[in-house]
This record gives sequence, structure tokens and C-alpha cells, in this order.
Amino acid sequence: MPKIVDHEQYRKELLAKCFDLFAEKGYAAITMRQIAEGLKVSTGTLYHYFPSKKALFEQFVEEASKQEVLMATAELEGAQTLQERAEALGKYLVKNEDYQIKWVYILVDFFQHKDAKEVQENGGFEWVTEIYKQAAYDLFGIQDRVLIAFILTFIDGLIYERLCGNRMVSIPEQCTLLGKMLTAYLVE
Amino acid sequence: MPKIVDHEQYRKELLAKCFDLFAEKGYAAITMRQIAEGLKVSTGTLYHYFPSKKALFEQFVEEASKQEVLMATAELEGAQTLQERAEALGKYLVKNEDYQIKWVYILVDFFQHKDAKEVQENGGFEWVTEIYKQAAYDLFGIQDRVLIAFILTFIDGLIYERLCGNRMVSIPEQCTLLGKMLTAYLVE
Amino acid sequence: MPKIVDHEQYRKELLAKCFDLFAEKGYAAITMRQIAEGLKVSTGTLYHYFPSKKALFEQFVEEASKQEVLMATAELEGAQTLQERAEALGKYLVKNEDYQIKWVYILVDFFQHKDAKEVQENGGFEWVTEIYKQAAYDLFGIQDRVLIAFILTFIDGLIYERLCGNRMVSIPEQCTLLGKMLTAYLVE
Amino acid sequence: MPKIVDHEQYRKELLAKCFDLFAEKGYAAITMRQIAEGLKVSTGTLYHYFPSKKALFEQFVEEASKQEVLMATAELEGAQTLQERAEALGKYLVKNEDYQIKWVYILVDFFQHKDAKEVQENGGFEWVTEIYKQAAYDLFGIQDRVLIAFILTFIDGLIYERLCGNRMVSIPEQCTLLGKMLTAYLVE
DNA sequence: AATGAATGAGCGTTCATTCAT
DNA sequence: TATGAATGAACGCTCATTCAT
Repeated sequence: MPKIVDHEQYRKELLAKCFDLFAEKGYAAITMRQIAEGLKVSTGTLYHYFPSKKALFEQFVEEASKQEVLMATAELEGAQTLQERAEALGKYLVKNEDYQIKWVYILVDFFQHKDAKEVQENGGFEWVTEIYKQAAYDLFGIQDRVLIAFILTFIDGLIYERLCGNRMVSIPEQCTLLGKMLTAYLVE
Repeated sequence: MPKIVDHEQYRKELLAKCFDLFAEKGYAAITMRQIAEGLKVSTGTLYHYFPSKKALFEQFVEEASKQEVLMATAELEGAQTLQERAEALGKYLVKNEDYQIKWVYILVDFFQHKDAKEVQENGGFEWVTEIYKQAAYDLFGIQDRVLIAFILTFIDGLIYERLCGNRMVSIPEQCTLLGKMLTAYLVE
Repeated sequence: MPKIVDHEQYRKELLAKCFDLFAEKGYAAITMRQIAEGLKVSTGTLYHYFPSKKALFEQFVEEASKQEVLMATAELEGAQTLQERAEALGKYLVKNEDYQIKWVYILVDFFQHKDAKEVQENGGFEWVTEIYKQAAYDLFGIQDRVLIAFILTFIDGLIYERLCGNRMVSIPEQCTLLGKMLTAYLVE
Repeated sequence: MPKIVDHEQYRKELLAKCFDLFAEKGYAAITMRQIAEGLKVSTGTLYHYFPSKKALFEQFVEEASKQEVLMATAELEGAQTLQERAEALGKYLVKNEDYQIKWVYILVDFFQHKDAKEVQENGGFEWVTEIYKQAAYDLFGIQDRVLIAFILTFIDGLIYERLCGNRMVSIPEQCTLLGKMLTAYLVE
């Protein structure tokens, strides 16, 4: 009998530990040695679980997407009025700002390394968007798909601005404004 | 008898030709040889004008930022009502979608390769944001800095969504909605 | 309660299955994993029976040499005249051409990986030659050691030509000629 | 202007120096680093002249084949009777024994790394055989193609026997016997 | 000024071997 | 006994950079 290891579970543990590594250096710039070191395994072990750097990255993005959605949906609950909810969103984003920024780094990297066709073919990650939409619906009680897309787009924009080091955009301030605009638009 | 060349001007010509190269492969993944080929010069020549790959990239981002702002401000003119203006913005973004996406790739790459400190120190690119804000002011006639930040943030979010292959977000549709929300919010 | 296995016999079974593996890829190019797969055991088991890749190869060559001689001597019987015997040899070589070529691959590999000294020291495989000579004596009824060496040398040359893809050399034709030359030489 | 180098000529110089390297370790066992060291260049330079290890080896075999034929044809001249010629051949082979053995190592390696189809397709090296045949014709004054093939086959067998460390086969002795057998066969 | 040959550290990956089970 | 997970040195190859011309 060989060393007893749950191959599949250990693979996922390794993937989970990759987040900061890919976020901070980017796919192309990080080396398999650095990843192995960060994961505290040898390069050989890395290749025992993943056939290539590319495959490791793709499996990682898939796994991280799932986690990201679970995290977000779990945290956004309990606020009452639209305004309260928008501000709760702001607090959530502020609290997780670093994580969100890293996630943007990872996704941008991911999409840059896919050619457009590949993205359209496998559709790949539209289900992520879909789940986000559902979360936005639950949070804001809004059905209008265009309006939900508006909110999500704005959130992404917020994170992107912070990523760019734009300290003039304040997340809570902007979320408060979002709340007001939604209210104004809906009561009209 | 050296070839007579305006060193400074040629340097800028070379930088201008780098856009697609950096956008499509990313800083880490593209090689100096590929850049040299794309620019139709030898690697030796590249190093004659730029001391290193890093320096080339940084000079490129600086130059491209300036161009980006010039382009954007030049194109957004003439619409009358707030609604018309928001929709003009939508048309502009749709027309330049590929360019905008590439620009996001480049900037994300750029910020990823800076450590946070470096970003804050040289402030670096806050003047870009500033110019965008001025452009937004000119376009929408809005003075409120938080509101302007809201609009810019939303625009960045739009481009980011497209970059992620999210075809469910329609730029014109979202811009129309932006116009309505601004109107509703301001008349209130 | 260990599985009951005749260690020594299983070792030989494993060696016997190595023939094609070493012949087709060569010692340096084949990996222990590939060998293990070909033998339908784990690498661990392989190392349980053989201390190293080198040792495995050397034990394999020794075992295969013995088999090779047994095969050859068993098959060459019954022809009467010198001419008939030479032609019987031709038929045998044609029938086993692939095997013979593989055997050349293996032996060349083996001798290449020994430095000259090692070959002379352990004498290593001269007994193989010796057995071949005895077989040639039995087959052709020739005592002259130089003449027997001539015949064996020629046979090796035949196989080597085929290995090199030289389709212009026909084994039966050449064996017929060998018969004629031997006859002419001996009757003289 | 770059460093002035005749790319093509230097490439051939490098190939010429590869002989012992490939002969002594074999294609699969020798590393590009070892080759670079043996050639006194860096690995980078090696890859500047050859796109891959495989390509280097194939170019090397092609170049070495040409040299081999030139060498052999140049040296075999001047003997008078058939017997004298056979013995001249013996002397030549003895003198070049090491080289011939190395050449066998290289060719066997080469053919092992080609699949059978590839060998038949490009025919590849039949022209080598052809030139050898011409040389044998010139040396022995023999037209019969089967007989020439016999002689060449025997020569290859001789070299192969020596490669295998078979010291009981004496090249001059065997060549003398070859002369006698040819004479006996032809006068008959 | 401009070229591209040369370098060698470092990349993604493989492999003989070890060892916990 | 038998397994296959784990290791890390070493592989083929690439790359930013230097420098003779």
C-alpha cells in the first residue's frame, strides 16, 4: 500500500493555497518553483498533482471562482431598506478590498491568456456572473436584469479603481451614492 | 557618420508601436525579441533606446496614458441633454471597446508589477484620473466630485465586464440606464 | 502475510518481459516508469527486485543472451549439405529478422554504456560468442575457428545492414552466396 | 553591423566536433550542456545554431555521413591482386577501427530513434550504401552487386564484432580469409 | 547608430530513486 | 511484498542583456 493520501482533496488544498501567489505576481511572472515553495511541496509533487503550469492555473481559477461566490453570498444578508443594503455592500467591499483586488488581478490574467474564441466557446465563466446576479437580486430585491447588471458593473468598477491606486474614490461614499441613485430612480 | 535621427522622437515612435504587443501578451509573457520584431528593429537597437525591459514598459505606460486621455477628450463633444450625453458616451465606448479592454490589460499589468508602496510614493497615475474627471465634468457639466467618480467608476466597470467576456452587459443599454439614473438623481 | 512468490523466478519473468522495451527506446531513453508500466508493476516493485536501472539492464542483457543462444541453437537443425545449411540459416534469419535487429540495438546500447576497460576486465560476454561458435560448428561441421568467425561475422553484418534499412541486401540471397563461397573455398 | 561570423561555416565546424560526443555517450544519454562544453560554447550559442537537440543530431549525422564517405574512398587505392586488395582493406579497417566503431554507435542510435516508416520514406541513407558499393567496385574490380553487398556486409560484421569486444575475431586475419574466399569463388 | 552573436541564469518539466504505509 | 506519493537534481530550452563589429 502506498502512502495514504486523498489525491483529490489534497489537490484542492494545494489549489486553495495558490491565491496570493497568482494574485501578487501574475501567471506569467510566477515560477513553478515559487509556487512549490509557497505551497511547501517540491516541484515534483506539484507535477504529481497538475500536469502543467497552465493546467494548474486553470484548475485554480475554477476552484477559486466557486469559493469567491460562496464567500460573497454568505456575507450579504440582513439589511432592510435599499439604502441600508447598499451601505452593507460598501462595508463588505471595504472589508474584503484586498481580496477583491487580488481576484481582479487573477481574472484579468486569466482572460488575457485565453484567446477570445476560447472564452466564447466554453462560455467558461458566465455562470459566475449569473450567480452574482442572483446574489444582487436577493440583496436588493430587484428583478430588472439591466439594473442588476448596472449594480454589478459599478461594483467591479469600484474594485478596479482601487486596484489602480485611485484613493480619491471612496468605496463607502460611492456605495452610499449608489443607494441614493437607486432609490431616486426606482421611486420615480 | 551616424545615421541622423532625432533620438527622442524615435524613442516615442517606438513606444507608440508597443500598444498591442503589451496588451495582448502582457509584460511578463512578451519577450524583448518579440518586441524588437514587432517594432522591426534589432534587440540591440531596443537596448540603445531603453536601458531595460522594465524601463521600456514604464516609459510606454506613461506615453500611452497621455495618448489615451487625448483620444478620449477629443471624441466626446456635441451632445445636449444629460441623456444624450450618456448615450454618446455609450457609442464612444462601443466604438473603442477593443482599445479600452487592451488598455485595462496594460494598466492592470502595470499595477500588479508595482508593489503598493511604489504606487503611493510616486503617486504615478493619479493625474490620469484627474484628467478623466475633468473630461467627465466637461461632458456632463457636473461639478460634484463624488458623482463624477461614480460615473468614471461605472465606465471602468463596463469595460471590465466586457473584458471578462460578459456579453450579458450591453454597453449602450447600460449607458442609457446611467443617463436615466443621473437624471432621476439630479432632478430630485 | 506476504504474498508467496518465488523471488528469483519472478525476477526472471520480469527480465524476460523487458526485451521490446529496451530494444525500442534504448537504455538511456526509456524510463523506469515506462518499464514498470510495460511490466505491469509499480516502480516500487521494480526497485524491490532490482537495485537500480543500471543493474536491471545488466541483468536483463545477461538473461536475454542466454535465451538468444537457446533459441538459435534449437532452430538450426536437420539440413544436410553445406549449401542446404547456409540456406536454412538464411530462412532462420529472415524469420527472426525483427528479433535479431532488436538484439543488435540492445547489445550496441550495452557496449556503448561500458567503457572499454570494463568490457575487457569482466570479459563479460565472450562466452556468448563462444556459444555461437559452437553452434556454428554444429551447424556447418566446420572446425577452423577463423572460418567459423568469418561466418558469424557475416551473419552479424547481415543483421546490421537490415537494421540500417538497407533493403538492397537480401538475406536469403546473401546466405545462398555464403554457401557457394564456403563450398568453393573448402573444395579447393 | 553585428559580430562578423559566417553562420553556415561555423555551424558545420560545430557539427564536425560532435563526433566523439555522440559516439561515446549516445544521443539520449548526452546532454546539451555536455555538448556545449565539448564544443566550448554556451548552451545559448548551441541553440543559436540549432533549433533543438534532435535537429542538431540529424544535421550532425548528415554531415558526418558525407565526411565518412570522403575519408573511406580517399584511402583505398593502389593494391594490385584481389588478395592484396582484401588485405589493404584489412589494414585500413584496423587503422580506423575506433572511428568505425564510433560510426556504428552513431548510426545505430540514429536508426533506433527513427520509426521504420520514417526510414523508408526519406530513404535517408541509402545513398551512403550506394557510395560504399561504388568504392567496393573500384577496389575489387567486381561488378556483381550481390557479391559487392556480400563484401560490405562482411566489413560491417567485422566492425560490429569488434564493437562487441570480441577480440577473437582478428580483422587482418578475416580480411585475408575474405581474399581467399573471393579468389576461390571467382576462379571456380 | 545599429546589428545580431554570445552568454548563462533560470524556466517548465522529467526522472531515478526513496520511503511511509 | 507491494504501492505510488514525494523528492530535488538535472534535463532541454529560453531570455534579458552585453558587446564586438
